Amino acid sequence: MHSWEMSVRDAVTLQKELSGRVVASGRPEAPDLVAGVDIAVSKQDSMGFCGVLVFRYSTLSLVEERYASGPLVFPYVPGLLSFREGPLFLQAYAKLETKPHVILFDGQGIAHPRRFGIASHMGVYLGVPTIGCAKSRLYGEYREPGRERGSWSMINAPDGSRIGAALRTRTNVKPVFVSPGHMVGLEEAVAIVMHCTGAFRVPVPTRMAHIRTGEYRDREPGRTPR
DNA sequence: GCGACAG
DNA sequence: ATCTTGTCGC
Repeated sequence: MHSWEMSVRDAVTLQKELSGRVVASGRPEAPDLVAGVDIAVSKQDSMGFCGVLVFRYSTLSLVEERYASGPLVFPYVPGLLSFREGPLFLQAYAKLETKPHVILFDGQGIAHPRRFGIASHMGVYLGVPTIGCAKSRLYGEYREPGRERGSWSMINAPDGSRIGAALRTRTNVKPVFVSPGHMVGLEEAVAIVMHCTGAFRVPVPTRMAHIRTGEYRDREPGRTPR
């Protein structure tokens, strides 16, 4: 689709071009499989480790898990996360034998200054339904949602458009920030994240990916050969 | 110029 | 994201 090695300036330009391909509506076909993604960083150098875990949607039981590691070349710049973590995710994703029907990302979807967060970028790149579920806000205005699990409030862009939701996944716990990545509507995204959330604030796929990827990093010193 | 700023 | 122990609250 496109290269990943470019300047910060070109990355911004690319986002503006590709954001036009995002489809922020719909619902995943037969959501039998849902995947969670996360990336861990080496304590010393800038080596990154990515884990993609696939779960049965109905029971949230683990079906498959794949990993990839390599140097993180692009710097962390708010708004350009996909250029830093995207390449590693795509490597791990390619190893999957079971492709998920929807993918949950630790980051934003269209709740982004150019409506092209990592969930949207990966969704468009792969042509797969994706959802952004971040632990903090990057862009947009919102009011604090009700305190009970399930209550949520809209995240609006400066122009008034609805780009996401501040969702309370656990009573009296800080909300998570959900937004459509690609081929999934906002309401549908909220419903899916709620379905995937149990005893913790972060949905099971993402939470498990975070834990397992951290273990993978502490166990795998080298990088993945290619 | 100043503040905001996913992971 | 990562560096880190105990601790307050449901």
